[in-house]
Amino acid sequence: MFSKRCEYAIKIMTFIAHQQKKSDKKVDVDAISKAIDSPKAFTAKILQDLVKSDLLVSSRGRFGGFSLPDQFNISLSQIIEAIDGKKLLEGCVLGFGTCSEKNPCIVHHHLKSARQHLKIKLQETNLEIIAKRVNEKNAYFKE
Amino acid sequence: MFSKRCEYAIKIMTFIAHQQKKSDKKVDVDAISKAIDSPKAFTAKILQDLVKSDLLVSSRGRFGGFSLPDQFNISLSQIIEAIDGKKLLEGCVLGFGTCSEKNPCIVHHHLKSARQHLKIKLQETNLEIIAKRVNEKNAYFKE
DNA sequence: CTGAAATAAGACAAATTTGTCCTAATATAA
DNA sequence: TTATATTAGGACAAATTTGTCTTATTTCAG
Repeated sequence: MFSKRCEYAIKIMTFIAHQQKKSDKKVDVDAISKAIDSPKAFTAKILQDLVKSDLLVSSRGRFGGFSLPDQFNISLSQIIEAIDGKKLLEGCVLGFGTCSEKNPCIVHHHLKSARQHLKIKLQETNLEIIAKRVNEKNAYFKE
Repeated sequence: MFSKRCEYAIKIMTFIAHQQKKSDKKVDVDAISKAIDSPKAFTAKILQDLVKSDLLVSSRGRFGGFSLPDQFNISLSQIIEAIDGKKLLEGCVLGFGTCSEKNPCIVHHHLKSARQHLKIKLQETNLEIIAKRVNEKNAYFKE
């Protein structure tokens, strides 16, 4: 459903949100990749993309790291779009560039409601909610 | 959402169902790949997989080709599972092998209903329904 | 029986995604 | 100012997915 990069991105963002609930300190790549069990250099690349998409703020140098932008609650759909683009939520499931409501592909209408439902859930679910759940339920970032 | 192979597989199956509504003749790789605008040799590979999964019957030799198994209505979820496996519909969205109802990942519950909805739609939508739509609406297999 | 037309299958090639490594740039403490 | 710890970025490498090519096997018409 999601690319590996996107899976990591969701874990990254959730972990940072979780950490920032506990303290205002920035979080660095090393801490993130250890916490979510992801390859460090690859994680750094994904972090760069998240910064470019303004879903994270980075600061370089000593005691640098990554943090959430101020007053900015981020949804899963924003993360997915930043990493995998609009394809999952907007693109044709059969890959047709020309598929639309008026010119639907053979399965368009059959999956429309399910995709809409998914889209709404991904928009509704934001880091605030997830981080709260993490605190309450002690959910995990790695296996 | 789906792999390229899976996109092709859905088009392949739908096209064969559509053709068989018109005549009982088998359909060959060449006709299929032209109709759905897919690379012929790659299409042949996917057809082999569909045969192995018993979603198609093949016959070799002259006047050979592919046809749907008798009295067997096939759903999108069967096609997807045959090609991409159970990952999309059953696997954890974050890729955790240990994610389950009792031991959910950080987003498990938030996406549960949407994934369930999608699963049901993919189970409900079968070749009979799609082929009917193709006849009525003159939907397309390629751009 | 033979030739032609079809699927089956394995090896290969190209493209994309995933992941690594090295160096540059930057910021801070001492 | 300098050493150190951090992100940024580019080039590279490995793995996976996508796609191709060639040969074997099968079937049927003639």
